Amino acid sequence: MLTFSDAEHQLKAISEETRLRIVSYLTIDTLCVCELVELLQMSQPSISQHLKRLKQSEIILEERRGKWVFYSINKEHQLYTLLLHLVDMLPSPKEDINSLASGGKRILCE
Amino acid sequence: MLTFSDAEHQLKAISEETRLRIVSYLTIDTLCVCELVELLQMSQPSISQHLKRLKQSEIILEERRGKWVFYSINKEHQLYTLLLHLVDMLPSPKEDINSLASGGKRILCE
DNA sequence: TCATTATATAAACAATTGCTTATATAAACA
DNA sequence: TGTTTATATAAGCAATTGTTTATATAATGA
Repeated sequence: MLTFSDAEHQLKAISEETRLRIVSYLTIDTLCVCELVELLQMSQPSISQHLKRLKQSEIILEERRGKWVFYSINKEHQLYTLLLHLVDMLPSPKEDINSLASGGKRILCE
Repeated sequence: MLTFSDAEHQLKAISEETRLRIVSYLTIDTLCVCELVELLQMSQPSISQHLKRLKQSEIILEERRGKWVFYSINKEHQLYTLLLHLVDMLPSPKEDINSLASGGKRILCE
């Protein structure tokens, strides 16, 4: 169960094109900030601010690994299933992530 | 299929507490503006502007009957199923509508 | 036709948003 | 320790949002 106010804040967190794209990417794989900057072709501060918003709503999770900070979808989030249905209605982000890999820009730090 | 931009605009239309309440009410029944004013205890211009926004997003439909303008959920809307799932997570609006009826404030113009 | 009721629209305003530029912090490495 | 790389944060600013008050429009009925 959600209050109307909670629902408003959660929905606002995803009601923005860049944040929708981020959520869409993260349903495919965990990504770090610099990968998202590359994918979205936007400034790093702008991306970081969107990530902060999504993190505060607990829609995504943060994890530092060395120099990098990785973000992933929070599968425990109350709206996770709804989010998946929504992402299904959007253009697939898979090609973008694949071309990131073929461009040699994936970060692999294990 | 939706573009990211479309998704942004559709989501923004419902990412507001008053509009979420309106949508929630309209999943139960068709209502006119004055009924929504009574239910939501907000000014008529404010309600009308929220209704306009929802109508422009085609989430709700408008129909004039005499003096009154009635609004209903658009079951053909691309996000209708998603909306129903969302509304299911919110407090039930049924009691509110019932007390409107018992308060003698339902508009019945057929 | 005039008054009333229901609704829409417009103008004004404070609050929020999302960007930019500049700077701070944090980890890695020479 | 100093430098580089990755990321976060802060300040400034234009655009959008949601309210209020005031006014316009639309239908009804005396």
